[in-house]
Amino acid sequence: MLTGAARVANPCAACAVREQAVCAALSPGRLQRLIAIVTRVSFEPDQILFLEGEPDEYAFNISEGIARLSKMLSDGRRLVTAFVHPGDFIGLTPRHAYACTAEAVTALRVCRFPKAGLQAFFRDNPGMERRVLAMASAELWDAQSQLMLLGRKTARERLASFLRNWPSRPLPSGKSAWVIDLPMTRTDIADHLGLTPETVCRTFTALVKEGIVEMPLAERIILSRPNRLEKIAEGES
Amino acid sequence: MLTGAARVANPCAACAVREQAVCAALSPGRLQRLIAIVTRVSFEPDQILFLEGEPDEYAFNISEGIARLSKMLSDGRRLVTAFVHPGDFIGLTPRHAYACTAEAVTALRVCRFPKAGLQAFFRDNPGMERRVLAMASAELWDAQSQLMLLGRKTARERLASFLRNWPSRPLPSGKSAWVIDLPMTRTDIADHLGLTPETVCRTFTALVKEGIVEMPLAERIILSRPNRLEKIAEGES
DNA sequence: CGTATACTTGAATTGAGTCAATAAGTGTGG
DNA sequence: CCACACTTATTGACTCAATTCAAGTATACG
Repeated sequence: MLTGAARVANPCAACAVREQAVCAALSPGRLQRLIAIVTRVSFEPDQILFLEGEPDEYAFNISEGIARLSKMLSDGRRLVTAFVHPGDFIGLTPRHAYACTAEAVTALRVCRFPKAGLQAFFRDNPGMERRVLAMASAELWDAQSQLMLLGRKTARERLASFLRNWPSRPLPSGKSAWVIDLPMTRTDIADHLGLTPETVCRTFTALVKEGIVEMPLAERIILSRPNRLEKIAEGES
Repeated sequence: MLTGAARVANPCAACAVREQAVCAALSPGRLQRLIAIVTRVSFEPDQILFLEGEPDEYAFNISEGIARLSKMLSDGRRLVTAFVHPGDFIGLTPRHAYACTAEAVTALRVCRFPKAGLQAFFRDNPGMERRVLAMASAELWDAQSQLMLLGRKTARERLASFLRNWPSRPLPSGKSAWVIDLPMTRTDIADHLGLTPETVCRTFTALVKEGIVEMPLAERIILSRPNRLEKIAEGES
């Protein structure tokens, strides 16, 4: 089931997202109190963190890897509501159940918080609750952009928006070109953009033919003309 | 510009949403401190509360009436991200600007909070911040349902979902039938569901022909067969 | 290597959009 | 009260972007 679950003296010392995560606001003393309720857990690709509708026993902070959040209709239609990155905090809900399913896309390392303990911890650490509110606001902002994407953008604009928003690093040789790695399948991308995998493929091919992106491998995209891509993403061409 | 803006001794005494709103958590004494920074404002239909991209000077709590939140692309394509009801709290953002435009659909009465004062107030009243976080979580839940709607549902399923979610009251004479009033235009509904007004019309007509709803007036819908509507909304027929 | 899975491309189909016309309200001023 | 202008809602005919269905191709893995 779980690949690993462990408690160590100070698991946060080596944490790569210590500065961005919900726990960033905490003093060393309070961090120790948080560590007392947290469990570090690992997941392999496609393993499930939690299921839509299931009682919301835990919240999670992503340390390493990418996960996907998704919802399904009874006939199997799926929507990937978001891809989740290191530093993101998931599993918070206003009901007693999870709003969506969370699965590992890549190998994953997370901090797992029991909801009950977390509520109590919030009461004593308003700074952390403030940070969670800030992250929820940011999620809402992103969700609204995604609503515009799904409701009004064309396939071409959706893929351009997706590529623009995905984390990228500068291409070593190039001037203003960027590289991105896409660890998920075309079906995952399609389900995130409200399209079919076929349409995602065709749209990639079209962008490559126009010289806007390059695709040395299916899972690696080079943004050759980022400004052009940005215009497309915003529906300005 | 503004239809009215006033400060009175205890504007909250007669507030219809006192129990549901963000201020519900406050003791009488703390409520007085909040009243010191709040201004009650009225808007006429189609008046603007704030514009997408504008500096986020104020947050608002809706006391009476319905508002719409929307985003636009440069070529005029619009998406209504949400309709806002009494008790809802809007204008909270993680940036320095509003994520979307807010406009009155019906005549509106709101409480207006300067952001700066609100931040300070939160610091002294963690209970209220907790309540805002709970409301943000609820908004996120709704946004995720709307993502599924826009990404994967058919026109028929979208309209059924919309009618199911809109506040309704029981039909006096009927057994299990419900009445809803739709104060917004077909274009507003279409922009909320990622459709055109023509498709919204045609889909209404189809639901009427099938006896699932009745439409004595364009702005009044009777849900004659709510169970059937629910099934359609969830893609189960 | 053979099998499975993911990706890509082509051809035919279709649900919703576009364009166009008509109907039904709503408000105004003579 | 009626004629007119204006906005919103509805319906019809045609179009098209994206889906569906159907091969093929590439890649990974035991």
